[in-house]
Amino acid sequence: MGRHREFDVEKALDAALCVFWRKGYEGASYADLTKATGVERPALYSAFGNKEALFRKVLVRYYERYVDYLPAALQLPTAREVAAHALQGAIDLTTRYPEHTGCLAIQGVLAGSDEAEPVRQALIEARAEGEAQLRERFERAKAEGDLPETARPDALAAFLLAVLHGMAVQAKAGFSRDVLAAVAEQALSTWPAKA
Amino acid sequence: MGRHREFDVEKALDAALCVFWRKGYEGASYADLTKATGVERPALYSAFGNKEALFRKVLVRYYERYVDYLPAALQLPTAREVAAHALQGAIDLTTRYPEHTGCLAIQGVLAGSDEAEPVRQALIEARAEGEAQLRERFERAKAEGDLPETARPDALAAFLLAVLHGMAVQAKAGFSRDVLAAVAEQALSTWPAKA
DNA sequence: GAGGTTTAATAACGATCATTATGAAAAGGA
DNA sequence: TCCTTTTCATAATGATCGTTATTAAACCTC
Repeated sequence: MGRHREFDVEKALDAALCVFWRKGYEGASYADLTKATGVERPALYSAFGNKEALFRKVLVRYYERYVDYLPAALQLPTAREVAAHALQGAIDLTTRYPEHTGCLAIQGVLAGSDEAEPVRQALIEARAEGEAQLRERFERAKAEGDLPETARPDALAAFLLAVLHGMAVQAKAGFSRDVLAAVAEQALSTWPAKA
Repeated sequence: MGRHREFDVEKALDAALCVFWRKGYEGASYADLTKATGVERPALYSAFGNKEALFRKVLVRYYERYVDYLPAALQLPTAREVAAHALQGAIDLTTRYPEHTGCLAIQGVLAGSDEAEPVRQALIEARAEGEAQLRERFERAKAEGDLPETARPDALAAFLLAVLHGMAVQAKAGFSRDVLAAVAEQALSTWPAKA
């Protein structure tokens, strides 16, 4: 019983995701959010909770729908292909939409006042999880003989993530897809070869 | 004639630099700035102009006093040494001060509301200038036979900058100096060798 | 159709934002 | 000592921030 919700929750989340992607967690105001979603403030609160809760919902959605290239990459047969696919996926993601370049998850790690601290921690944890998955995948590759005995899975994971993050920063700074592709190619050229 | 200024302009700039480094451009409020500098708001305005002008002064100071490893790196004899010194300098800079990790210049490139746009543009330009210097240095290295004919100076500069930016993000996320050193080592591992 | 329940929209809340008007205090030149 | 000039501190500006009362409208069940 009761009145039906008049707006589409999924579409509102999509619109909020775009706002956060473009302006970051703190840079996005409720004025922006209501304008983008077409939903008044109290409705957003009753549907999603406060700003932090809304951002966390958006973040889950972001990983599910936009960073899906990472779990896909992890299932490729060789470590090199994993890295190559992750790099290509990051290039596509960070340059596909001209109105919100870069990576939503990274815009919030940096900067921010004190009240953004819990959000920053959440982003750091999400990032750490991705790094752990890469490290485990590279350890498996080493065990399978796909990487040489001298390879350091932890260093490779950290390095790959550093390049991914760096490309996200560069995409936000307006770098073209071609330049990012050259960066990815250079990063892969350092990849340890099979024994 | 007239009353003398009671606070030290240089020390106030140093304190403001720390605040911006820790919180970013938008995350830093005048409450933070007056607390850190010990200078009341109107004195900050009369001495430095508004927030944007203050940040620009701080940014110049940052490059002069903290990113001095980059011009130093450019004068080393080989391209590989340039890259190695830049990477090591970035590691030191982004992890030296526990209270403000990462890179001041990068905290502001990402995220931010509309009114931070001019500051973001200034940071992007500063970053582009650093990239141009690296590219020219690598072109020289190629001409001097220090880099092979197949090397692409623009790609190398973009790649090096991507790693530097990625490490800055990781430092802000709490990465240790050791992990960053492993990232730098991996980045250098197959630097194009002299023909 | 009436009662109870959920959502919608308007408008306000206190807090904080960057910025500045105001007037007192301090200094040098006459 | 008076006058001019510059800096100082207090406090207020209008705007915007995230968050809610409050009231009106829409719906299901009985």
